[in-house]
Amino acid sequence: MQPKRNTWQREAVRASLAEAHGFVSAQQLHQVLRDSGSTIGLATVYRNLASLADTGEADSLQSPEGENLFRSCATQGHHHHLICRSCGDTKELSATVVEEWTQRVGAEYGFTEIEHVVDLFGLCERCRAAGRE
Amino acid sequence: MQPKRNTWQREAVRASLAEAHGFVSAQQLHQVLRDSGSTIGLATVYRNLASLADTGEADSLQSPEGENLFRSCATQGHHHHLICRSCGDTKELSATVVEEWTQRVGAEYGFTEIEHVVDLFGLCERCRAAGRE
DNA sequence: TTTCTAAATGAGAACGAGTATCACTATAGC
DNA sequence: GCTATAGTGATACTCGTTCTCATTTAGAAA
Repeated sequence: MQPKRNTWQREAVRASLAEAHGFVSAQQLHQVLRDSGSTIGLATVYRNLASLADTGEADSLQSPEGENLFRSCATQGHHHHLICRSCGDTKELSATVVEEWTQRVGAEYGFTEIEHVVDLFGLCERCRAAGRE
Repeated sequence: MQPKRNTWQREAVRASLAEAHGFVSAQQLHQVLRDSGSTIGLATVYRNLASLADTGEADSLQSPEGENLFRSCATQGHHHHLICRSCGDTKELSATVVEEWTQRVGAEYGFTEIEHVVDLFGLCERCRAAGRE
């Protein structure tokens, strides 16, 4: 649900999320905020991230480890992600091919109300060059 | 890692997994086994599911709630799933289109070692007919 | 068959992400 | 400024999963 009041905490979460390069977890964001002197609480970070995701201001996805990750959302509408598993840097992808395939396969098996999870994890050029993994 | 010994516990997990119709959680499987009189431990169920997934005998995926789900694997090799969100019934899909797209997009952005998560959730014909959701 | 040893197990403790609770704080409308 | 209540924050809690470690046991060797 949309919040009815603006608080500095909500603004801090929004700002901190915008500064992050890729997807970050609530815990990471909380740590960054605390490290920079904020007294914001963990629960508040969770609450605000959830509501930002709810309004479409932020994207959220599950990491392979099952953690919820958030990102300040650049592109409007449905899209997918290509995420560097080392530095978290993210490209937003539109994927007509995938959408079409999704619908076709769903229909073929008589499934309706298809939702799809399509995310790519890889190693970006910079991280590969730096020998990270 | 592959286990070096065969135990009745491992066999029980394998059998119970094969009997389940769709994806099940470790906890569910443990409950089923205990209910049928087994004294198997929860940790053992987790261990064996993980190793079955490791050897390719079982498929695993994350539910939208972040739980790890497992399924006795019918098809060899890489494939995706179309899962009924009501009854858990699952179709295995091969998706050359998606694999190609994955590689192309990865290369385009200079990403390497691309892993992809592609799973479809929908409502199967039977469940739709039954008015479930 | 008996013996031996490390792999595997099981009970429960520990862990970590996320949620709920609830007294307190501070925003926004008056 | 005053007030009602949305929002906050410390912390307790839930729940899935992993770890620990004493005990059991598969399977090789004698």
